[in-house]
Amino acid sequence: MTPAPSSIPELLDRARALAGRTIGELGGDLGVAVPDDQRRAKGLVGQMIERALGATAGSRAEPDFVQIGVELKSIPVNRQGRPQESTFVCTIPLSRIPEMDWGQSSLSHKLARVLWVPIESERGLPLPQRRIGYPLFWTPSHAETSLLQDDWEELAGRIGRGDIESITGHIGRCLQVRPKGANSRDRRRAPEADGAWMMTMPRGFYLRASFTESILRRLREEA
DNA sequence: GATTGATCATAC
DNA sequence: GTATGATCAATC
Repeated sequence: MTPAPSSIPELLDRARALAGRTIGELGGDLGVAVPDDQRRAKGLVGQMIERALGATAGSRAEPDFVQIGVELKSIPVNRQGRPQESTFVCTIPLSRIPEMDWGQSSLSHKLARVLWVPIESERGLPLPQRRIGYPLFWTPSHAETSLLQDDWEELAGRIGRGDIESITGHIGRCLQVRPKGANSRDRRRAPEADGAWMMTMPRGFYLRASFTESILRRLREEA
């Protein structure tokens, strides 16, 4: 068991030490069997990186590194370092959205400090052979924050007004609201326009790949 | 080829 | 059952 890092520099040192290693090698260190593909192991890499860096295991509504307030995100990138997928941030508390504002949102809290760990993830490259990339520590710039806040207010506003069924993945410049459940039959309670409640699919906030690409580009340019 | 909606595994 | 960790795969 790796102990929790006590400072951000310590976390960065650990993450840098992983850069260049393969998922197969990391699996060997952790005693984890790594399958060739991720169809039945979608969160495996993220959970392995968590363990290797000393994140608090398990599911809680807390940052991965509680003491230092840092969220860990592994992110699949192609050979050029470009993100290949959107990034899940958090589930949306549909029933509590009406009384929330941006400053209270779990989205703004989670994204205040993020450690991005790129994973080389070309389609077809077997999981054990994929390499861990150089980590990037992010705090949103003013421009990035206002982009996020604008999208959040638009999307949370619709949910709060009972307009959730008007939301598709097309809405939002940097954010998206998309289904986040076990399957399409999954249901949660959400506000309805007239003050009543409806049952609908659970949803989550995701960062668009184009947005995370701009974040990673900025961080690499500044490095 | 990029994007959206659907889905998979595990912890508690 | 709901949270965490995400990627898959049908569609645009």
